Amino acid sequence: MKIATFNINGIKARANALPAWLEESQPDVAVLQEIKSVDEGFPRDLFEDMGYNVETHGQKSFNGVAILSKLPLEDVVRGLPGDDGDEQARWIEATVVGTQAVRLCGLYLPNGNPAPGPKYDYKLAWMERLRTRAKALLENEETALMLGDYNVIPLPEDAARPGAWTEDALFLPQTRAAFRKIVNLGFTDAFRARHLGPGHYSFWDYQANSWERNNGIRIDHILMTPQAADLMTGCGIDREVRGREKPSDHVPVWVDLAA
DNA sequence: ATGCCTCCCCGAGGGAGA
Repeated sequence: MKIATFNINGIKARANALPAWLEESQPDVAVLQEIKSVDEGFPRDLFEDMGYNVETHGQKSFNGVAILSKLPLEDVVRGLPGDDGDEQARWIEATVVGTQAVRLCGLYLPNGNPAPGPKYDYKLAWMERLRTRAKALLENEETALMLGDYNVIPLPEDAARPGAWTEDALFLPQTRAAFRKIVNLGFTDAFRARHLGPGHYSFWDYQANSWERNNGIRIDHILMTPQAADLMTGCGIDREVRGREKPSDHVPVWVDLAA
């Protein structure tokens, strides 16, 4: 089962690029972030015609997440628990059943800039809620993935120019510590289990010719519970997508599971 | 780089992103 995460930066703006990538990459599941659309505005027919089931958790103008799946999506939950007053659409989870059940948690973690400030406080609080959900997945021994745009650069090697990010909410020590605190509960970073060393990125800014200069960062991650990690047969980043017509600023990251 | 593009809102130009 091939499962991908892709921050598409607006479903309307990606009406060509997203179907083209799905057609060639053929993921069984694609978890999307920043659909920037309400549920009613999401072009679900486009993906249903390609054989995908569609579940969205949208919001006007900002944020918004979705899951496309060739297998039925069961037990869909929208919103990350822990703050009933949180109006931002950043979390959706569902179960897909192949040869076995896999719980998929699609997430769009807050950016947090500028830091310090209320946006950074929200990011850290959101990460603490994520840690609570992550603990439950481990305690239940679920075959589960938490995947999406984490807005976290885990290590200096995950940025082409780490020195440019030292004051940024994506790379502050407190951000990286909060991310480690989740990973160290017992998750495996799928990409790092397969590929070591610098030079692997999932985001290149639209500005200052970042793509042409390969000035990227790796902020889109797939975290696996031990039961999911046992099933991994491959993981990759579709970096060439960034060089195409009207691209998102992120590219897809995917994992293959024997499930 | 207190922001070089691009997205969204709409029907101008500002907020947000990372």
